[in-house]
Amino acid sequence: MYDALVSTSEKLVEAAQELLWERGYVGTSPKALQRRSGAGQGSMYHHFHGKHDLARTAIRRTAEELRATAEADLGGGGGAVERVEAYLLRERDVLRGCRLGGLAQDPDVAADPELRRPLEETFGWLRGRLAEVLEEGRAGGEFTAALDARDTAAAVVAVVQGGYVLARSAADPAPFRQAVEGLLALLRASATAPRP
Amino acid sequence: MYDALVSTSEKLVEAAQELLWERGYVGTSPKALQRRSGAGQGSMYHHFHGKHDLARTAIRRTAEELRATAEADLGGGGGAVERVEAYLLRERDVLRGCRLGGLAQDPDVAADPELRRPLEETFGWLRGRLAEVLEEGRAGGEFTAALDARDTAAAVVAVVQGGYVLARSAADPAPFRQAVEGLLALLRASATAPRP
DNA sequence: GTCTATAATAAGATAGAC
DNA sequence: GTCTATCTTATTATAGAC
Repeated sequence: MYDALVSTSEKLVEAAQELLWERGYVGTSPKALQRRSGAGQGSMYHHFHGKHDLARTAIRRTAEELRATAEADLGGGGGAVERVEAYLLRERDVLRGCRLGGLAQDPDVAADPELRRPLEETFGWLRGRLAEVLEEGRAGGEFTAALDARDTAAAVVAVVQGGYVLARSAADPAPFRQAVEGLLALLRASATAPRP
Repeated sequence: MYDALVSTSEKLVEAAQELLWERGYVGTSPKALQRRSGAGQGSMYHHFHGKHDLARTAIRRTAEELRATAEADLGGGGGAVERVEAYLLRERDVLRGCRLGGLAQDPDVAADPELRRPLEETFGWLRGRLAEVLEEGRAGGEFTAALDARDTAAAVVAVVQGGYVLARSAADPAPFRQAVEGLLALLRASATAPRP
């Protein structure tokens, strides 16, 4: 609603976010961006320098949103295991893949520091944030003292990103759920085993 | 060497394997395939129906190769932990990503059953093969009896695929290694903890 | 700010000579 | 089997009127 109140520039950015998610950077054309946003040829080049500039803006926006979503899970109450579970078990549109992680495979994104940096920063932050939570849990006796928070955090994020790859390969969300369950079981075992 | 003995058809398939790895399906043009292979315009369309047909052949070839490589690790000697370690710690060109898994993000591959099926079959086989190894280990007392071999197998493959995503996002192989180490630590803890 | 030309280059393939 | 020509449609913009 209030569509008329959404600026052309804003509609272009939102269209770019969608198309980058669906088709990546190399798979998204200026024409497709114009069609999806409803903006004309001239409008797009008035508001942005071109496809690259618009994509840059859209990727940064998506990165901010993803970070906020993750913080909602990780900053909640409960113990470390519960917060990591909240992150891992959050409802996801598994077959569409990660809005940000999917772009890591795009050759033009990987090769361009301006496009790649939001990915680097966001996943770097996410691994750090998960490591904080896990370290809190370790210090509080939730995990065995030997647990390496940073390595474990990387494994948690990797399972999610890899889960998307397996699910999209199979055209079925099941492998994503399996991978998450597999990791959670290991994590829970590592939490309870050393406490008799 | 003996380059003259490699047929044009073969050179086209190998060029397609490389370009699909580097640029995906949507990012690979017929012209690029011709340039990379050294084949002329007419030759490509003589040997294949077009880009789609050539890509289909190349993806199937890559899938076979990936399967053979994985079996070399998983079919070796040693216990379950050692064979899973062999798979996880195998030397990889981390920043280039997985030759097959990267294609899961390509919109045209995901949408086309002919192009997607080799991914589905290969990752399905890989998860099954890892589950066999893990189940062997569980039955042999290497792991806690509660370990779910299929879920754990999915987690193992997901960590590798997600590790590629994190490494490419960071333009640095370190997150891949961390994720693998994080998972291995959990797996080892699950193997030794219940054995006093 | 938006619109309609205009344009050089590439995509993806077909036709037919050699 | 390979080569050159040809074709249609997209890509990625720029120019300038409104």
